[in-house]
Amino acid sequence: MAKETKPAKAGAPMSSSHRAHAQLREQLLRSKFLPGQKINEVEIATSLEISRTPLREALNRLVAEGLLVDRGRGFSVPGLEPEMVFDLFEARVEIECATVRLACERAEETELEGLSDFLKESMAESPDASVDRLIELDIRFHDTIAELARNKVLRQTLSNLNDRIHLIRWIAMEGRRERTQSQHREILDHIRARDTAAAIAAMREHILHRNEDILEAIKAAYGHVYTRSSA
Amino acid sequence: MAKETKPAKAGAPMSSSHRAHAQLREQLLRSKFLPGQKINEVEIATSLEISRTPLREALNRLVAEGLLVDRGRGFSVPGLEPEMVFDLFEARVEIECATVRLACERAEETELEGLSDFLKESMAESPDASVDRLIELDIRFHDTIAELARNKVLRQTLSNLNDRIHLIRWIAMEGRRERTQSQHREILDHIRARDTAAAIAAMREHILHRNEDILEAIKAAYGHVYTRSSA
DNA sequence: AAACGCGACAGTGCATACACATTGGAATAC
DNA sequence: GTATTCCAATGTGTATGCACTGTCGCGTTT
Repeated sequence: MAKETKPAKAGAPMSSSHRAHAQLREQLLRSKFLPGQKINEVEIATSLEISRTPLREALNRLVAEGLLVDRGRGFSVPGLEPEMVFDLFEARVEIECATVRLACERAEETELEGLSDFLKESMAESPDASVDRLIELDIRFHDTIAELARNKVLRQTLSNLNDRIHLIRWIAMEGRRERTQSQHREILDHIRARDTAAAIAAMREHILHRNEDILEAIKAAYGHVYTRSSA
Repeated sequence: MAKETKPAKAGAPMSSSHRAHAQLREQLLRSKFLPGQKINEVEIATSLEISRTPLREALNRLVAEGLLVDRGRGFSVPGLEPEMVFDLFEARVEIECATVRLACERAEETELEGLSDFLKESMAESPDASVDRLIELDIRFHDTIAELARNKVLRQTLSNLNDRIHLIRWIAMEGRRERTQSQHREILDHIRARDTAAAIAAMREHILHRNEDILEAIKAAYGHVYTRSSA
């Protein structure tokens, strides 16, 4: 399950701009660039060993995805403006709830069993897994639900929103390991019981939704990012 | 001397790639290109009187927005695959309902009054307005609700979804003029009464949601588009 | 006549070059 | 010492050229 959404050949030699897009997305998720930082095209082009032309094509895609912003002259990493982060989390809640509802209607028993097995395995390795690994598992759980909702647009939208709040989720994951796991279990159980209302309620509770909590995560994110950069 | 801030927003002299993006989006919404059609870069670059470099940057943004697709070698207009259109409408329903709910909680009385006035004016000019004009009014109504929901991400997402189903909406608008208007009125009245459940229900009913209806609109769209192209 | 081959063409993907804007700093004036 | 002006350096936005690849037409072969 949770196959990647690339129907193209696996190790096929993709174009430079596609590779650049994928690599930059990865680096942005990993906070290689700081919020608000300006993007130096020649520097990145050099580091990726390509020219500026395909690089700029990738940058333009990232802008359309909200992973970069276009400031008339040059690109930069979006800042962590609280209002925007609030909006992103709120939008995520709405879409996650929609996918949960649809998954309740459409998921097959065997698929839910598979997801249950996945959760069991996740819980086994959870205690001593890295935060990166935990996030990976978390994303996989939510993406699988979106897959079971049978709506590619919602799934894609959700994936994009998650990209844009990756850092904050990363920060907030610390100290919520067991809580996250048990909530996942609860959500899944409600889906398996086809209790749509309960599943939605659990999902709504599961996602960071209190603005104070989000704000705290934002502050922690700043701390994390700057100590890391100065280290 | 301290100069005032630059006109970064309005009709400022935007870059070629930005202009190209705006113009192409417009042309795509107006179905200047047929579903599935391949994009010839030199031809379009010539027609827009720019070179291929900024054009390709615009094309890449449009791909990220789902208004074009990237087929390994070259770009093309997305086809009207029913599954994708179903997904788009379904996603739209979910997000519209989310914005209606939020608008119910957050909109101020004066704002709702303004929207009511807008509807009244729309109804006045409705009987003999062009379909283009009707769509414009329709979009404005829904976008205003999204604005009242106070969530830029949801609003932006909605705008993008609406772009992607613009043709189908255009087709389906014919013969639904009064129905659309009265449903808008109904939705707004529920919002003003802060009756969230009723507002959501009305919105859900308002948006094209039966797959048979959508399929019919798709067929009509093909007819529309091909007769128009051969004319 | 059909199949094959091949050469010219069309069209994309990328690198490079250039024009222009912005910025930082040094030199100079006050 | 501060302010100002000018120039160099930096960096973006766009045009152009080139290489490569897929395609189509036409002639050759059997």
